[in-house]
Amino acid sequence: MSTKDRRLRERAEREQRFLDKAQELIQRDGLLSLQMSRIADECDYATGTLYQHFASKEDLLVALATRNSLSRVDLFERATRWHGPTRERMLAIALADLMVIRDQPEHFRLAQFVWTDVIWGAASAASRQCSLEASAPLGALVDGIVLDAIAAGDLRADLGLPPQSVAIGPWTLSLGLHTLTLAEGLLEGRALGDPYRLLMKHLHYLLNGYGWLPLFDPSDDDALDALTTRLCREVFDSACPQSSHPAAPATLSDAPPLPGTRHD
Amino acid sequence: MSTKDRRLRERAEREQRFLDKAQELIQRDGLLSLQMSRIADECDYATGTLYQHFASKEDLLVALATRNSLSRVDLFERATRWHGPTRERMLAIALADLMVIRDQPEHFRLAQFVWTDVIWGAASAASRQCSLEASAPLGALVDGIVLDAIAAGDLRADLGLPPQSVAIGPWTLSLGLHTLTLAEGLLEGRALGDPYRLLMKHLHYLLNGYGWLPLFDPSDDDALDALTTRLCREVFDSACPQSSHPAAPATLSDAPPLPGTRHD
DNA sequence: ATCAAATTTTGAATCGAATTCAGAATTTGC
DNA sequence: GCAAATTCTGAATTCGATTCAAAATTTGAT
Repeated sequence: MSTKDRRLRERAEREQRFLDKAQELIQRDGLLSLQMSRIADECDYATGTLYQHFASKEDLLVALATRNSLSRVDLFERATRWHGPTRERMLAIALADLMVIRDQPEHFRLAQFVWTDVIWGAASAASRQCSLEASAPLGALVDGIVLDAIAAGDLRADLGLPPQSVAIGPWTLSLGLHTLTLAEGLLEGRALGDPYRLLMKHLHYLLNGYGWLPLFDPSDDDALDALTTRLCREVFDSACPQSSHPAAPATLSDAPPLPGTRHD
Repeated sequence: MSTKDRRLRERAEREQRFLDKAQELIQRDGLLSLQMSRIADECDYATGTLYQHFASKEDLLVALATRNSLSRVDLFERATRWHGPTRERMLAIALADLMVIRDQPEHFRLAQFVWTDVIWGAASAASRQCSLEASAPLGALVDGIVLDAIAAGDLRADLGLPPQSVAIGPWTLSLGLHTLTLAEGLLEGRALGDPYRLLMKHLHYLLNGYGWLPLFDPSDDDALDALTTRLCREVFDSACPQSSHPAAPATLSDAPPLPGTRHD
């Protein structure tokens, strides 16, 4: 039955086009003003057709967030496969996250919105299930790093936490800080580099707390930045998410990296 | 002008009644189905009157979230004033947070929703400003603990972080874990006590990472639970947010506190 | 190729809910 | 006691998600 296959494939392709368009519209006009009918219109389909793919707007948003998180898998895999100390691999995961936020802040905003009880609870059980399953491999990669660390003797085996739960620490730290950074006006206006360095610092302190070897003292900003920059380069061939103003006005970009900026 | 004062007071009282009713409706029917007209109706006012207080639904939600966070001030103050080691005071802050989530999960859900770019961005600048100002004293309390810790020699002064930024670490850890716990189905179904213990564990590791004295090894579940329980009792005269099944079926409540429950 | 049944698409109509605004009611200042 | 100013009212407006009956297309058999 190649006909059936073709139909299925075309249907899947159309679904992707819908999601592409949704992404584009969010990028252009913001999540707030996303309209189901506009997505369909701009894809030259009727509104009803869109509803054959997604039972509700919430379901579409969940699906989009799921796809976004899948698009990160390759970054995470690079971090996992990187041949460096396990501790640096874990840091690289956090850096991957930071890079995504730098390049696609909309992705984070969407994820944040989708995880909200209001959206998550309004989405169909099927969507939720699908989203959870899709993110499982991603979690497995991170868990793998923890297991490697224990195997290599970089990390105590008796932290009192199963490996999955260790990984949750850095994850929640990132999630929480991104939430505060993007959603509140607290850190707003200041250079983006600053909350990012803040995150790396706290991450190092947390990893130190686990006793994850080799310990690192993040109180030295220069050393911290050097490590972060090196990891970005060696793991991702990418510019560091910090110091994101290469072409900013000289008065700012030449200034030292604001050591004691207040955060309300 | 006592007339003017009275009017102002009455207006403020009405605003509180609106917020009370909103809270009640959210509790009853969920955030998703909150209707502006119903809030007004049930307070025996016209819809338009409600809009004289809150320019939009988003503004009302922000105002409600702000009020909720203010209601936590006394808990935070208890933690701050408590005469114990600085490290335990910081833990008590996190416990206060946990107690609120245990008793009013809706408060957290609302805050989570409000901090979303979609809501926060749609609220008026005035509301946002007001919300930020209202939460400042709360932040100051926490910062005070950090300063005390440094003054007492419990915490290095040269962490490379201003005091406000130290406090952000535990905050983001809590925020992130609560988000995952409530919003995702990840940890769902399991006893509530478990993610809470997970949070306390990671918090201890983070504080250990800062070198916040006296260090504590959270790998021993019994010791951890004992400390947590003691703090709840001594600081808040309250039952610990963990082991939240005092009247659960004997088979469960008598069992030891699930040491290695999986999360995923 | 042709037809009827089955499936898919369509987009105008429905419905729900936030927001507005032209009067009605009340308060103020004199 | 009265006119201006203020506040309240709730029906009307508006926006946008969702539905669904009719139109179009595809399928499968002859």
